[in-house]
Amino acid sequence: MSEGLPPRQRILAAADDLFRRHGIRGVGVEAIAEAAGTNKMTLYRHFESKDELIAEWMRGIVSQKDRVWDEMVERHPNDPVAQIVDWSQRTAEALAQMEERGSPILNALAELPEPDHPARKVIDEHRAREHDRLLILCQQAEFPEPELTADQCFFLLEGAKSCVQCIGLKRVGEHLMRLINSMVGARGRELPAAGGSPAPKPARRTR
Amino acid sequence: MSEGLPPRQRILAAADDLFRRHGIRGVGVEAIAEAAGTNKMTLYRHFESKDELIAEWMRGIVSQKDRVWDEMVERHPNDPVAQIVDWSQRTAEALAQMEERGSPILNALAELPEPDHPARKVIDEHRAREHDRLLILCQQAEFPEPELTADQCFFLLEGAKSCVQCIGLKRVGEHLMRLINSMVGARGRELPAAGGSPAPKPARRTR
DNA sequence: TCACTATGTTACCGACCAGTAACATCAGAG
DNA sequence: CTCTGATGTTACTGGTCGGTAACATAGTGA
Repeated sequence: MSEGLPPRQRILAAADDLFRRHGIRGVGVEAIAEAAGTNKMTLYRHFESKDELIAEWMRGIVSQKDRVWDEMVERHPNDPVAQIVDWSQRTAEALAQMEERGSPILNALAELPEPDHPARKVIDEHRAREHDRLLILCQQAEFPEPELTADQCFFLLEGAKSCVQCIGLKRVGEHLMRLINSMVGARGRELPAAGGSPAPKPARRTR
Repeated sequence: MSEGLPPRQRILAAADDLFRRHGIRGVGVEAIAEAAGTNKMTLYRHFESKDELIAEWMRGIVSQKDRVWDEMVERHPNDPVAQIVDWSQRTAEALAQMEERGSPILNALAELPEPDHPARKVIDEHRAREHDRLLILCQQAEFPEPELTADQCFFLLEGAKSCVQCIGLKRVGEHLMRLINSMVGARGRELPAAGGSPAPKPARRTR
């Protein structure tokens, strides 16, 4: 799998696999080192503590998601609605990775109650960034209530992530995309009647 | 707080408090017993293991939620839409309890990777039951695509639960209710255009 | 008073785990 | 070849934690 790589990356790959499957607290550093084809000492030569390893793992996951987002932006320039839809599509596809154990980000959040854990900062910033980008897109799309629509997308996405364990993957992905599409008005550019402002404008393509 | 109660209930109350605040793995049985004003031995005389204590704690939470649901049904007989709305309202209010640490159910799910953990069965059954009841209500309300609408409600609710940590409680609760209302058509009895079946019927009051 | 039951107290075991020390090995650069 | 830096190996520490044994205490009902 990751044979030729330097030990640091093998360790991160092994940690990714084990943390996803057994949770953070459920995996010891020894097991990670062994799965990486190395040992505890080299692990500690590359990461100053298990907590730092966790944080670095999270940074990898988060930066990968950010990269996806950037791709979406450059794939649909000046079309915020298409960006939202496409990004949601990617997120829906990513659900497949987490059918058994749920989102590693949400799980990490649950497994790390200490608010000053180094990985917590990574997660919190990432979620804030993601929500901000969504809000900006909703504003660019000139939805009548961008905060509301952004929250709605966010709730749906996060809800799908935490339901993929208990409902089947296929149905979650399908329903999620239909809901996102209808909400964001990809088909007809209408907002679902929300709150009481049923005045959908055609989305103007900004930026 | 729970002074006069028998030790078993004091233990459960202490576990509830500590598990919510510090997570399951983050709290030892000794700490629970001490917080309950007793000791480890009596704890083990009432619960055969920590895992069983966790499961019993979950049973308590789940049965409380089931009770809320039953209340809703008898409060709005023959009006499935009102039941959905009212139940969502209760759920939104329950968000306040979990602003800092999120939903104890979702957290437990993340902290218990072993699929055969006794608490897992409790959680899985509860979520399935909740989704089923929602689906039945959507069918009774004669929404054109009851599965879709039920999933939408479910995603929104679960999403709100997992976002209450990163977005403010007040906004989450408000937006959640506005979305549920608009979706379920409490005001006007229309479904948001979903999927492609824009044929909302007035909900017939069943049962 | 006696006996029974629930609870408190202390001490302990065994397992696991994060992290470190000391030393051996091996590869490449000069 | 030799020096050097990165890696492997082994063994260890200190701490935590789930779970148990053995004994002491207190209340209760007959």
